[in-house]
Amino acid sequence: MTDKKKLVLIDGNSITYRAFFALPPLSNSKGQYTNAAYGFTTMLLKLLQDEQPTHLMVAFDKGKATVRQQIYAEYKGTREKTPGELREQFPIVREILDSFGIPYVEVEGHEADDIIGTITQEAEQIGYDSLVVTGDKDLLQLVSDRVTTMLTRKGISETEKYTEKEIQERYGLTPLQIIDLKGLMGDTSDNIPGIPGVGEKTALKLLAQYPTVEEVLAHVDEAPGKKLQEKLREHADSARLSKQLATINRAVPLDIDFESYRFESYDAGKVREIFKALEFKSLLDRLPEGGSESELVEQEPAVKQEAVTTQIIAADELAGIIEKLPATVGFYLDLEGNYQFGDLHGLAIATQEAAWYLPFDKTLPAELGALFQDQTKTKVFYDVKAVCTALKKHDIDLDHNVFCTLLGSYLLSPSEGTPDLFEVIEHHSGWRLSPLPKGTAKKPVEISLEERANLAGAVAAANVHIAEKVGEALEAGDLMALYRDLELPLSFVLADMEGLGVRIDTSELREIGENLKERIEALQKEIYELAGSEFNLNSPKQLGEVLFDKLGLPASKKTKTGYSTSADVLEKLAEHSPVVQKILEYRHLGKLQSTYVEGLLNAARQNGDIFRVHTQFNQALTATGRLSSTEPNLQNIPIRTEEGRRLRHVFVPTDPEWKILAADYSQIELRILAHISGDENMIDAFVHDEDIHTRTATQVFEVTPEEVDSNMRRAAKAVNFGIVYGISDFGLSQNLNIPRKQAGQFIASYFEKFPGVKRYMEDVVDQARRDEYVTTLLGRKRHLPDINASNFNMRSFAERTAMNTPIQGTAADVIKKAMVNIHKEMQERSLRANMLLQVHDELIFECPPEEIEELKELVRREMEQVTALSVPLKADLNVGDTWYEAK
DNA sequence: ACTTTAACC
DNA sequence: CTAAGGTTAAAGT
Repeated sequence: MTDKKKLVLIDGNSITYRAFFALPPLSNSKGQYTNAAYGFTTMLLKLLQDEQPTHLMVAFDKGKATVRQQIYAEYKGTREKTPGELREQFPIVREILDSFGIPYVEVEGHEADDIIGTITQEAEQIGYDSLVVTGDKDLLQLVSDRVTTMLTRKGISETEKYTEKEIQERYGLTPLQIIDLKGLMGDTSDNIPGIPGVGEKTALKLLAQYPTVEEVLAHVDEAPGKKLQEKLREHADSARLSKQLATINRAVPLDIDFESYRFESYDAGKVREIFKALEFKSLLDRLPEGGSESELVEQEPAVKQEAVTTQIIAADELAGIIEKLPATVGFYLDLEGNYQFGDLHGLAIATQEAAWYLPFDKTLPAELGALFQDQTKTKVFYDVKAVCTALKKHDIDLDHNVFCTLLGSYLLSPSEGTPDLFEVIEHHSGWRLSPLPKGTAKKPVEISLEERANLAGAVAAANVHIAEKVGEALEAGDLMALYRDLELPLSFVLADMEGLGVRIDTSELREIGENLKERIEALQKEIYELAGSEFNLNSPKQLGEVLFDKLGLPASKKTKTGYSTSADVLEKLAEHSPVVQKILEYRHLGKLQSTYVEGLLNAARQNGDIFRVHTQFNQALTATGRLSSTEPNLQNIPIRTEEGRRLRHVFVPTDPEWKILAADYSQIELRILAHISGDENMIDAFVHDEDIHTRTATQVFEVTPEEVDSNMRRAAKAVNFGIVYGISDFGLSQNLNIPRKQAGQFIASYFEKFPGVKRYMEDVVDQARRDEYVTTLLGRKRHLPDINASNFNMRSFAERTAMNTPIQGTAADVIKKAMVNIHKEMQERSLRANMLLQVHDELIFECPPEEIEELKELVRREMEQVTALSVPLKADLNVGDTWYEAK
């Protein structure tokens, strides 16, 4: 075994600069420029691969180079200001380095060269070999028998290593003479003057004669040519100054800890995550990983929470343990897969110091009821709704004195999506716990009960710990009321809805499926005939080739991978060929068949001869505060076309005598906009309960209500939508299929007529720029760090988000609050009716006929009176035997 | 695993 | 020159 140490030192600024100018201005889908970070990373991966460093560090410039600036105020004076597109990539580079665990060093007032010079000097003394990686020739001066400098050439993809030998061959100089070379010839990029008119050639000639600037200047008379002699005399001081500027300071005050530069392994998961976020797809494969490529191995979770040992218990020991539990108890429900239908393995119960694990034998022991219904204890879960729904299946109710770390964490940063339990734990406690291994149907996990218990116990204990932290963070962010009074109570409402499910008429569904199947097959045949060949109609690639290459139709839009065949493209093509209309119809029916008929049949669960679907509402996912629905998604059941709408016939009440009640808010987002903007014109429209799109049309097109035709109303509707979304003339022009200029005029006249809305849009963006977040009526927050980005795309996106989120998010707040209130009142009145679904602005109930009137009255009142705005809220209610008929 | 398309509000 | 808010699912590559 050799203990040879190899230290690689990267000149962070130089390599990032080089990469930026060498690569085209790549940006990812978020509009972040990433070319420099990408180039830097390519270089880093190459170094890891080729050089196999034992030690690695990166140096960055920090602040003004004070020493050089004092000597020479114009130092780097001609340099253009770093472009924003580059500046914003330095933090990305640092993030990448962090993910690899590679340290970077910066010292106020010093440049990266000086840091590298200082470290290599020290490294030499303790017997390390160093490789300096840079694009800056100045650093050749550091070369010795222990220091090699690698220079980038032509962009960054090619590099060249310089030892003393190569410097001799290339320049005929020793490494230290590089300073003299620069002293004579200067450096335009750093605004180092040197001797005017002396370039590399002359300088080398001079240095061949006399080895240093000082010697050259002492023997000016011997320089070739009168002119040159004159210049040397005239600019002798400049040469000395230039040499001084070019000399790397190898004594930067700096704590050098070579141990911290040691590079053995890195957290591949972390790096992957960052690469994915940055969209460095091609680099994912190039990560050095285990095996022959390198000795790098994925890091094991470093810290386990070893303070907690988990004791495996039986149900009859439970009572004894409950007695000893403190006021706050953490839980982890250990289950496989879906919380509604997956297998339950067991339950971990924990305090901050101790944990118990109760394995289940298929069913939950009834003794648990005592614990879950103990009002005196605060029960901490990661996902209360999941636990509550799972318990419901086993006829155990959960008391409401609970804390949900999932929901709390989500409210703290809703743009991040569903918080990962293990990330939340690490964030708040520093503990890096291992997730419980997930098995698949094919390959169940092999894990001992002891191990399972220990992992689950640690999570439960950690959850107690983080509950406190999350609670504090909610208080600090003014989010506690939103959490306590809205989201947490809603969790129980949603658990009821999920647990109950919605009845599906599967025979009706199958009939619809049969009908669709026939028509799809017929359409397919017709399309193949019209196209003259058979191909996979579901493949956009093959369809594009047939339409645009074979049939020669005019292709308009392109995607990354080829022709776009999306509906808006096809619609414009319909006049060119009858096949296009058929394809549109095929797509439409195919969508209904695969997503809805087959999807719902697959999701339906049978109980006796009744089929039900139990969606899961994700309450901790969207950036705006809306819910989402999965497995199956019941928030996107077709309605727009009659063909699709028919599917709503299959959603029926549990009892055929019962009814479906659908209650939807009328124009809730625009009403909220009217309220928060205070626009008098808009408020007036809603106070008089006018048709808002028609009203908008009269204003924008300056006509009387009678003169508004369907086209004008459609355009006005699109403008209203655009306003809610955070408008741009381009977006509106796309939507209405009109020239951008015209769309711009629509927007301008809209803002003229609704000046309050215009003011709101400006104000909310200003406020967002100050706070870097926006809020809704009930205090929900969404962080917008990009609102001050220099990148146009990122900033614009954040601005539109700033305009939209308070509207969409307040609408979400309002309906959620109505749900909690309605659910409460239904319970108080012991109604048999059930709340079934929420679809963003509508609520669906099933209801026995004798309760219909009472329920309608209750629902309307709670929905419309849930909060007092400066405009009335309006709910439209409809009753029918199926969801379809409740229209 | 990502891309395209399409369903909803 | 950039370029519409929030989602989920299926199918293809």
